[in-house]
Parts: sequence; C-alpha cells; structure tokens
Amino acid sequence: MNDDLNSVKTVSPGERSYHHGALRPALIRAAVEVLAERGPDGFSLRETARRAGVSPAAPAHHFGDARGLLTAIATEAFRDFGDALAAADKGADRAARIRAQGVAYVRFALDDPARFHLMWRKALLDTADPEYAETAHRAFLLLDGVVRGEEAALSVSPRDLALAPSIACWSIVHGFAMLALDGTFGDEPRAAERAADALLPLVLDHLAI
Amino acid sequence: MNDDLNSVKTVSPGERSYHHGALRPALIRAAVEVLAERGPDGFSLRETARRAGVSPAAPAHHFGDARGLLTAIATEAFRDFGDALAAADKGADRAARIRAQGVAYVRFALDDPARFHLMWRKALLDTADPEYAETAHRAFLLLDGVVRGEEAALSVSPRDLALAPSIACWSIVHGFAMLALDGTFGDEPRAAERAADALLPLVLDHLAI
DNA sequence: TGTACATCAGTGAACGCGCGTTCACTGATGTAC
DNA sequence: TGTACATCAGTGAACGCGCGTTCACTGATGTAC
Repeated sequence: MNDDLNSVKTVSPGERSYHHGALRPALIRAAVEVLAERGPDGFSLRETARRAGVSPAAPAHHFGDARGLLTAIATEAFRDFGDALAAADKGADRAARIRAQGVAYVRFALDDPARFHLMWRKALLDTADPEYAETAHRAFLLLDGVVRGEEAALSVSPRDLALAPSIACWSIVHGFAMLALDGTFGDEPRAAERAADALLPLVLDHLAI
Repeated sequence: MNDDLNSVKTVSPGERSYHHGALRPALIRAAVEVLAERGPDGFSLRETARRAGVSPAAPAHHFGDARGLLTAIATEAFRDFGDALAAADKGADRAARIRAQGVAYVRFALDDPARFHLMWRKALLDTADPEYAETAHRAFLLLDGVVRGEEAALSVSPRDLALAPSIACWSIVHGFAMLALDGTFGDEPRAAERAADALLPLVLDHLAI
C-alpha cells in the first residue's frame, strides 16, 4: 500500500544506505504483519526489527520501547477507526445513521482484526499517552454523538444511565465483532456483518432513544 | 473456598508428604491466581508450580503441558458459567428470563474476570478438547434456548439469520461485559451490570422475537 | 563553495531473564499372592 | 499379616530458546560560518 521505504532517497534497488530513510513507517508495517500472524500475545520487537531488515536496537530510536511501538500502532488504528465511523455517518434519519455506523464498526473489525484486537488490549499499551487517549476517546464520541442526536430526547432514566443508549449500541456492535472474530459464527464471519446490518435497525427503531 | 490441599491424608499442618495428595485442584487454584494477577498474557506454568509449592515438572503429570492446564481451567469456567446461566433462567415470561440470564452473563464476567477472559482466548486453549468444546457449546445452547423459546415464533427472516436473535442478545451482553472489563465505563464497573439490567428489557421487549 | 562539527539513525555484540519441557531419578502408594 | 513389586506422583538439574534492552560504536546527514 504505502511504498515509501526507499522512496525518500531513491536508493538503487536491493541495497540500502546505512540510514533507512523511513524506518518508522516500515517498523509499523512490519509490526502489524507480526500482529496479524501471531496475535498481540505473540508479538515480538525483535521479530519486527528482523522483518524490517534492521538491528533489534533500531526501533528504540523511534518508539522508545516495545510498548511505545504498540501504542503508536493502536493510536493509528483508532484514528483510522474513527475515520471509518465518521465516513459511515450518513443516512436520512438517525436510525439509518446509527445502523450505518454500526455496520462500519463490525466491518472495520473484520477487515483489520490484527489492529482491532490490539486496540482493546490495554495491558499492552501506554494508555496514559495523550495521543492514544485522544484518538480512542474520539471514537466513542462519534458513536455517542450519533446515538444521542442533537435533540437527545432520552426517554431512559438519566443518572448513570445517561450514557446507556450509547453503551447499548456500542455493546451490540462490539459484541458482534468480538464473537465473529472468535470464530463463534463458524466459517462465515461475514454472516455477523449481515446480521448486524439486519438487526441493528430492529433494535434501534424500537429502542426508546 | 475449596480446602482439600491436605485434606485427603490430613498430613500434620505445615509439612507435606512427598506426594501432594490433591495437586490437580491446587494447581488450578494457583493458575487462576496467576491469571487474575497477570492476565492470560502473563501466565506462566513455572510461576503456577511455584505457588503450588511444587517443582516445575510436576504439572506435566496432571495436564500434559501448559495448554492442557489452561484448557482444563477454561472448561471448568465454562461449566460454572453454564451453571450460572441455568440458575438464572427463571421468570414469568420469556423476556424476564432472557433479562435475568443476560444479567447473570455480565455478572459472571465481572465477578470472575480472570477466568472469563481466558474463556475467550482460544489461541491459548486446545479447542479440539472434547470436554472443552462440549461445555462451551452448552453455554450457547442455554442462551439460544431461552431466546428461541419453545414456540420459536421468529418474525425475523430465517436463513442465516435463524440464529440472529440469539446472536443479538449474546452480543449485547458480551459487549457489555467486555467493555466493562476493559474499564471503558470508568471506576464503577457495576454500572454496566445495572445498565444491562435496565436496558435488556427495553431491547428485548421491543425486538420482534 | 568548502570545511568543521553536532546531531541523527543506525550497528551488532552482549547482558540477564524467565520460560516450557526433558530427563533420569526416587519416594510413596496400592495391589497380588 | 507380610512381602514383592508395579505404578503413580513427585524432584531438581539441565537443555535450549527468544526475548527486551543496554552499550559503545560508527556512518550519514545537515547546519553554521
């Protein structure tokens, strides 16, 4: 997709100068590859460096430590995730918009399971990182905004349930995505996407929100 | 809770014979402790053996390898989980039963996060193990059974959505549980349980199932 | 335009670590006669 | 009731492994004059 490994200096193909030129994105790409193959548990900084064709000490210059690299990836993922939700936010009425966003949520998870899984593995991330926190928060705000709408004529009790409609919608699509990725729905994970598409309007139209 | 470490032979307290007497349950208990403290990622067979006061080679006699031990724990957890769902399955009408079961689902997750997390970490388990597969399947059948009811007057389109109502309910409670355990709802994870309790009837009463 | 030098982005060897599993063994238990 | 012996459930030392990080270093780049 993004081919800027050697594009900065346009080194003669095959070789590479002492300096990589664009190691940061190359490391991220390699790390995502490792995550896709081995999952967040099997992730290894050394293996990532190996795939980027670089010494195991090189990543430290760009990310500090392994956690820093994973946090950068999760941050990027949350940004793309938010963009996907924002792009999907269209439709005649609010129900249609919620539905479209919910489908986008599930679709993102199925299209990019490696990064989607990482996004929720907070134990592996530096959640205090302000950039991470901001992009993660943005995703929730996008969901919450659509569900609430401008009028926000909530008929559910306020209090600690103020966020409840958002939570309900979020839970549904999150649960769909997680169960689908777990292989719960068998060979055809897209069934979950179609199911979400078919069911969200049922749930939402009749939810008193 | 379960105090049968030395209860088999009633060895004089403090010491222990060469043979443990009840190492299997003791290892499971120690492993759950490790899982609770470090999560599934940080699990270690050696640490588990250490806590059980036994050599690192001892677990092999009971579980084969580390995966075997985790699979045994997940199987036990799914059994307890199923029992909890079955125990909660009561109420006047189906909506009440679904609601009660959904709350039980979330409650189990919040009460026993270590084992609940492990249950869904299929990469760490031997999913081919027949006992594991059976107990995991049972849990779904319990949910599905309540949602379908005996009459099963589904108004949603059949086909690959035949299971959809179950999937929707499952997704909601699963999503609630996962997000709550992720700390998404802040300091008060019980808020998720209350939210599930308040929202499930809204969702279910109005879902055409 | 050329030169000196600071800074940046790499190297690769080495560190110490904890891990899962293996191995030959041994102490305790249970069973057959 | 006693004895021989197979089986079971442990030991603990050792294996090889891959890991993240550190370290002193060096090659390339960019900047000041």
